[in-house]
Amino acid sequence: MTTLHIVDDDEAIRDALGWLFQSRNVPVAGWPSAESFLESWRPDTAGCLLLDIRMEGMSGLELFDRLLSKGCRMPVIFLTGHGDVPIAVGALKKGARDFVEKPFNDNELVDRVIDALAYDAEQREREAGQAGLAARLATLTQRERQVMELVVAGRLNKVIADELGISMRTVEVHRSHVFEKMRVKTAVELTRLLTGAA
Amino acid sequence: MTTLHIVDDDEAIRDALGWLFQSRNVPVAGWPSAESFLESWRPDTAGCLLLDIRMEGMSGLELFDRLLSKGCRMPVIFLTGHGDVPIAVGALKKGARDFVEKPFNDNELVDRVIDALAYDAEQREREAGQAGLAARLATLTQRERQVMELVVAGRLNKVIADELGISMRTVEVHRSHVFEKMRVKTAVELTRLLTGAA
DNA sequence: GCGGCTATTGTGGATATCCGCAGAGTCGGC
DNA sequence: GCCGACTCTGCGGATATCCACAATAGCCGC
Repeated sequence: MTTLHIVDDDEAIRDALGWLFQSRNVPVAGWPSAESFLESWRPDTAGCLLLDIRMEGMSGLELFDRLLSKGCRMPVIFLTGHGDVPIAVGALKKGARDFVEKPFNDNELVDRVIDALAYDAEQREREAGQAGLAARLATLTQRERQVMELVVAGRLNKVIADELGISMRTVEVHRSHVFEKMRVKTAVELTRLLTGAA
Repeated sequence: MTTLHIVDDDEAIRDALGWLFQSRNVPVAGWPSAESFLESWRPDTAGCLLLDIRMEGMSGLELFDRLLSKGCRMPVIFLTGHGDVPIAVGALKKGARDFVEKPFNDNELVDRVIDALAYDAEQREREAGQAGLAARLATLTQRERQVMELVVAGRLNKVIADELGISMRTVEVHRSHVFEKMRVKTAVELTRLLTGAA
């Protein structure tokens, strides 16, 4: 199980939440400010975020925005005692996972956090697969990439040769290099790889 | 442009919204109750829904639930003067497109409705494509379907023949029937069709 | 029973794909 | 200048795919 990151400037609340989650075997990290979390955040930081809205300095919402613009995809659950509807709606539409008002129900919150952690883990697994794919794609040359795109578009070799203004033999060579580098044996497998099929 | 369906038991509000949207060239249909809309709703009802939460009889939220369970995918924008955060969060997490509190900004609401209508139109176009695909799939025989699945899985004809315990020639026949019925010329195109690629 | 649909298989030939062998030109780095 | 890459091309042969022609057989409905 990955970590729940609790960002709240109220130490008492951090402690209370820390106790709650640790008692349910959810690993917790506490952060006293949006700034402190933002600074320590790395693209490979895993888990989920429990974020207070109203804090000294940077607000939870602003932290969320900054994380999004840095490409953070971690699920975020907002926690607030001062939530109003437009804020909640805005946060959810931006992709927040949940928006919970204090006082909250302990069990419910724990369930939502656990769901979010599971979601994050799944997400990261998917991305790991995509990363391997991206690495293999990166080894292709320009020409190989062009040929690959046309192959995946369903064109026959002779058509590809025409469109690129080169001989069929050359297309065949690039094609076989693509297959080798992408570790597939047929055009169909390649198509499935790139279109993200099962 | 398809229709905006306004469901509100307050005739004055329906009229006011009707004027607002008609002045922006958005076709409007008004419904005095959740029940009346629910009764007239059909799976091919297009457009988007502007839904008051608090109404006599069935509430907007309940109408939303019932529509969802009937398979309705129309975008829904909730409109309420009594919204609280948990209700808004719940509605959005169930798939509502937006949740707007009264009093609202006219221009903003119109923009959101127009976005929602465009989204619905796009969605329906996609589904129309899928329906055509489903119709073509339905014309396949058992055997053809089996062969198709193996082809799309990237198997060669000889392997398919082995797995199904039939001759290569028979596989070729089924394969060509599949291509004909699905209106594609190559295995790659077929794969793209079935995996829903661009 | 006859006609239509489905499934099966074969022969033979036209295309397409896969691949090793061979060679050649460009470009950038050591 | 040499070496390594990327690109390009041809030849020939092994496989694979596509397809027309032809035929057998079971099942279902009229």
